[in-house]
Amino acid sequence: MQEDELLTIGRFARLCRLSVKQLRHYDDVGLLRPERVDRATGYRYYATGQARDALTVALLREIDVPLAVIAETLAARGTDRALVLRAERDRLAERIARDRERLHLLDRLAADRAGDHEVTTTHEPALRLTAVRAGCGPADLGAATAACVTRLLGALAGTPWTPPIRGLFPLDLVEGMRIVVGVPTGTEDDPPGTESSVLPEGPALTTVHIGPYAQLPLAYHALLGRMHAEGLRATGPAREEYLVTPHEADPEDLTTRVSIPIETERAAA
Amino acid sequence: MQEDELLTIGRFARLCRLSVKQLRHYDDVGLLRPERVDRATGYRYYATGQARDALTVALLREIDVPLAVIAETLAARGTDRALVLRAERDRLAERIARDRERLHLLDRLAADRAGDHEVTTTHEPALRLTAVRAGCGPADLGAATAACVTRLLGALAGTPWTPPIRGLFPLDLVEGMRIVVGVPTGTEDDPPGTESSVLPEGPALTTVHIGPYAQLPLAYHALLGRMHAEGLRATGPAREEYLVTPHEADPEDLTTRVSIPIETERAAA
DNA sequence: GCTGGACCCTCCCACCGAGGGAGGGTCCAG
DNA sequence: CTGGACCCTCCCTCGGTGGGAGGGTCCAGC
Repeated sequence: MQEDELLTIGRFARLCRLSVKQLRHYDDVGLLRPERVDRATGYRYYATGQARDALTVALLREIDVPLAVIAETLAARGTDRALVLRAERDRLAERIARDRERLHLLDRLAADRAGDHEVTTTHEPALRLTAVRAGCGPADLGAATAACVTRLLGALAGTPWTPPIRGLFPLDLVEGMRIVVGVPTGTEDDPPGTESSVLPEGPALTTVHIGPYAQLPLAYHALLGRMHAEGLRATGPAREEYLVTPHEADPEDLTTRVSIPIETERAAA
Repeated sequence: MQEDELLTIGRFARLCRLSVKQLRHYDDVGLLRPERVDRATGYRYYATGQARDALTVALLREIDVPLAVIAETLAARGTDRALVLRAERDRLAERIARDRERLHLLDRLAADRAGDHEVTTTHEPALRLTAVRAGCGPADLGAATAACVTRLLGALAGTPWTPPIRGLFPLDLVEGMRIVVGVPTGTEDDPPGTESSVLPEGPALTTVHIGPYAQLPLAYHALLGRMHAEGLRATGPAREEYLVTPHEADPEDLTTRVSIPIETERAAA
């Protein structure tokens, strides 16, 4: 850089497609410090050579890359830079995937299909499951369930079992909750890696959900809404029965029976 | 609701899959007020009948619907509710579309294609355009440009003109900036609805961008980076020439020549 | 040299939705 | 009557930006 003229913040901002406010903020957080700051007046002066970095910041901000990641990007020259950007790319891809699920769910809500999720009162039989357990949070519920299913089927290799696969889920979705996935087997001897789980018989509120697992909250919404409307209380974790599974059908046609065991039937006259 | 038991905030939170903090917040903002608040102690008590709304809030928050929209949803019973949700759906769809463009751009950045956007110094000839103008902000630049093109082609019906279509864009992207879209025509008589725009001849920094228009910022990044690195100054708005347009090719193959007129060539030895 | 206006400074507040924590009061079963 | 679970309010934090108040600085034109 031969001369490297010094520019005031306003001029520099216009050059780099950033606002004065932004530049001051980036100075504060150490992302892009002015070449020189006048001690007496506090005026910031930027070198024209800083425009390259500033333009990069502007470009990345335009696509909503967080400042922390931009800082990494500026710090990492060469191949590392591509790595940082690739990581950010992956985060964005993941967000898009989540958003598409949300969109799908919203579609279904907006479609005004009030007839969806008809809730009925049923009597669930007692059941002894050969099962695996896992802990998870509300966010990784789907992943944890899928992992359980894989683990269960692996442990059951060779042992006969009766479809459908069933899952038990606490009604309180909190960090560190415990889920159970199991199937009825004829035997009392649980294969290594599994344990038994006994479901008591009793009345339950039940509905059938057709669609992707990401839309299961709709079924719970219907069940819990009904439960509270009738002043009923749950007596245990919710049960899901995977009647049509991803191995057999498209996400749109997955069929899941969901029931919540309740205290007792009251005449709802 | 016959009895409608009153629940403390903690119990109600567990029933509805919301946190106590959230419920207090929703009370503060008026989204979901407790049935009764004890004057002496400030304790909030919720009726079981409120669980329906609370569950709806929880469901919508899970898919990131803003509280304001949730409030509308709760207020709008019946068909209106579907309308509100549909509007939210559309917003989300739009966001996904934007994110996909971002992802695309990030892909290109992460692909480490440093050879992209080779910048050369050229000498641009003087040009007289028959043009239309518009004002816009940084966000609606693309839409405004497309609208200008449509308007221009409509006004030019019957008048012969020379491809490519050209656009003029201020380097300072601010709210209320003015853009120009035009083409060279043989005549001095501008058709109704158009005006003339004269481009002076002179040196310029030029690059060719191949890809969607949403990725044009990459070209500007290269051009402006080079401009500042060499201590050059722009003397006017940037010019874009749409060599391969959306009518002719896929987004990936769109070809645009971008140049920024500069003050004078300096020996960069 | 003086003046006006464009420019710059710092500091505080707002947005959005939630979480964390301090410091203190309340409820109820043992 | 005591302990522990529960509840309260108030304030701070996150990210990134914008707005505005209140005040200093720079420079061109006279």
